[in-house]
Amino acid sequence: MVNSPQRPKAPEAQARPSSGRRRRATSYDVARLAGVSQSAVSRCFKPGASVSKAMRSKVMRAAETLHYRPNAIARGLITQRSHLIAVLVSGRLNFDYPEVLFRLTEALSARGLRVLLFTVDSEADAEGVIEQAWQFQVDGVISASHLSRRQYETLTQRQVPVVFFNRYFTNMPTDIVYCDPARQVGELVERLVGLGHSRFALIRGPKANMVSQERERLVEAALADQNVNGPAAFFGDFSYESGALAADALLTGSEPPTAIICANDMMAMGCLDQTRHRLGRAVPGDVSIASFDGTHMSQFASYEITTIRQPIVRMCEAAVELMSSRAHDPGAEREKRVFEAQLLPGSSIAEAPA
Amino acid sequence: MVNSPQRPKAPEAQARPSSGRRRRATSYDVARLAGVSQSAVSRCFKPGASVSKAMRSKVMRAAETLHYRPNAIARGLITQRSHLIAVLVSGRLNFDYPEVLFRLTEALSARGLRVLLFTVDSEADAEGVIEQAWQFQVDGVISASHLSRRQYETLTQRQVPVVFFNRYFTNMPTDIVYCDPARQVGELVERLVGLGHSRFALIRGPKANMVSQERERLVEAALADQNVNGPAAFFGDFSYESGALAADALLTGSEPPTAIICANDMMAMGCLDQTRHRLGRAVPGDVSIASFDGTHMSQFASYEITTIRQPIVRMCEAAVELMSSRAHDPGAEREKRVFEAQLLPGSSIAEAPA
DNA sequence: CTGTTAGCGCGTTCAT
DNA sequence: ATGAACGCGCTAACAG
Repeated sequence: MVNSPQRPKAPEAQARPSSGRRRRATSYDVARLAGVSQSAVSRCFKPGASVSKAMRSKVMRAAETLHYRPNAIARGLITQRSHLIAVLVSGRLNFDYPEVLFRLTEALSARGLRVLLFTVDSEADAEGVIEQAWQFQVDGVISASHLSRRQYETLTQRQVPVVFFNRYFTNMPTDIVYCDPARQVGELVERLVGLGHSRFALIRGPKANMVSQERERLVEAALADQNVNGPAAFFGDFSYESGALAADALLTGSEPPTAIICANDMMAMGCLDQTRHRLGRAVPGDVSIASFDGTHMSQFASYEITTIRQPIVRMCEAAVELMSSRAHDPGAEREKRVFEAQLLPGSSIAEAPA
Repeated sequence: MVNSPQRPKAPEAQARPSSGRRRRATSYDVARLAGVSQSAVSRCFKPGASVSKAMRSKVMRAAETLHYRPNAIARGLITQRSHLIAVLVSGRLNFDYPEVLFRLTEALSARGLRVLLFTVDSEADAEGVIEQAWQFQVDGVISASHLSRRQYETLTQRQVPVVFFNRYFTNMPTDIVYCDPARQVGELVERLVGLGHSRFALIRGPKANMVSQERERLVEAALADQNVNGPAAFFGDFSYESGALAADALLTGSEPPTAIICANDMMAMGCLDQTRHRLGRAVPGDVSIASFDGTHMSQFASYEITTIRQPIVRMCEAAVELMSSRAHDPGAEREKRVFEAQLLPGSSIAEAPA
């Protein structure tokens, strides 16, 4: 009598079968209608199962009429695989660089994985987010936002694979997809020095941001290579507005820089606009501006910024691929997938003014 | 003997308890460690339950040492509420207007709901997406992308609440959050006519896009009100590039328009850049440009576009609020929350040239 | 190839 | 206030 237990909670469910309030069909309902066992139904919805043609068509017909779909939640409960991937992005990243989230979502979808989206803008946010992700049994975490070392360790201890996107910890092996712009920074600086620039400035991102730190380091090293003085520096927060503020601060002093390198495109756009439209100096005539990312907007005709592009599409695919392999083999060695950047020449740099 | 069934599948789970491969703690594990029943543990994690202080502290201590968190998947299975909301956005929307997704996510988070993100760029995409959402037992769908009437009906028949964001069907009541720019379009057109413009053009969005259709209709009506000839029209796809193409097409003919209204900011930016930098005409001196949305970028100093802003933050909060109330009262009357737009004056319009 | 059986981890009666 | 028992919808052994 397994199939007919009393239903004390929702007696109306059977009392008015054609009412609007009917519950969704389960595999039992399909089995009953098709006159087969419940497990037969289950098998029909499992890709590689062995089912006779007759059985399959009977079941599928019944499923069709009942609008039945397997319950992914229940399936996840028993298979221990939710097919949910937590994707962590900062508000800023998504704002300035929406392509990242978009491509990640596409790549995950293509592999049958669903995106549980979280925005994290502080370490405290991250704390709550990883608890949430854990409660929802995510199969993995892709983090393009801040995550503390302790938070990372919490996840790995709980056997949750984590793939970092353009973030990493020093002295701690992690699965990571990463764009290394070292060579292109060299090229860029060399080109600028070749154009006669000798007074450089750097508009940085947030102090604690790894991407920014790395980019600073590379720019400084490249300048040293060329025997040029280190750059004047300004700390921004990756926003357009902070780029504009930086332009004010850098260009109104004595001996202003003739070349400004920004840690991302958005600040470069702010810097360029402020320089050109508020301070009334020519870009690139008076000041050359370059940056990192290679976003769509940075190439608009009003900007045409010389920038160092990351191969975002391939990076996102790599992140998802890495995630998939970790899901199948959690014990494997940590892997680092490094991509080469590309120097995208624009019209925002030119010869240094006399 | 409920607590000690044989475990044929994972004998190593108990064989080496301190191995790296331990499974996550369940409420049973916590109960055993605390010396109480499983249901007691369950109650301790339910907000309004009646538990003694002693019990609560015992359980919490045990939960702490085992790093126990309730399994949201299992909970969802039994409570029939997943706390998952499917959010549907088009690639374009997220690209041009990332704030929408960001604010929706924030608002949902604040109410304890999680975002299951889907990108849908065609009706075929939507088909798969609603199946996926349904399989994952989402508590509701917020759609800022295309959804056919049939697809909407599929969802409502399945008792899944749907809230539309700036989309609607004619002659079909739906829950919807919507920005009505009618008054501001009137203002804008009046202002342009007052500045002497008489030859208007309209850069539309995709033919099937409702937002675009509505905006076209309003612009045409407002022009008729002012006894001005209907606009020359060009179909774009909301992208920067299509705005640039439209500028080429519209401005190189005889009797070119002196005022161009674009169905969104991104096309206006493309149109403005093309006009100014490729066609060599002054904006706003030769051509005035205005648009819809009020995105962050449209206000950058290179653009400063006169645009009709939507109150996105409040709209997103309203969408989530609507979603919540539908989740509690699925049978309620459909509700339409209409928000007033705001005309944001920029420097992209001026007197018509003589 | 098919049906039977036993849980996945939890919330929720119903007794006590 | 607490515990025993049940079942949410499904997959996976196992037996036939």
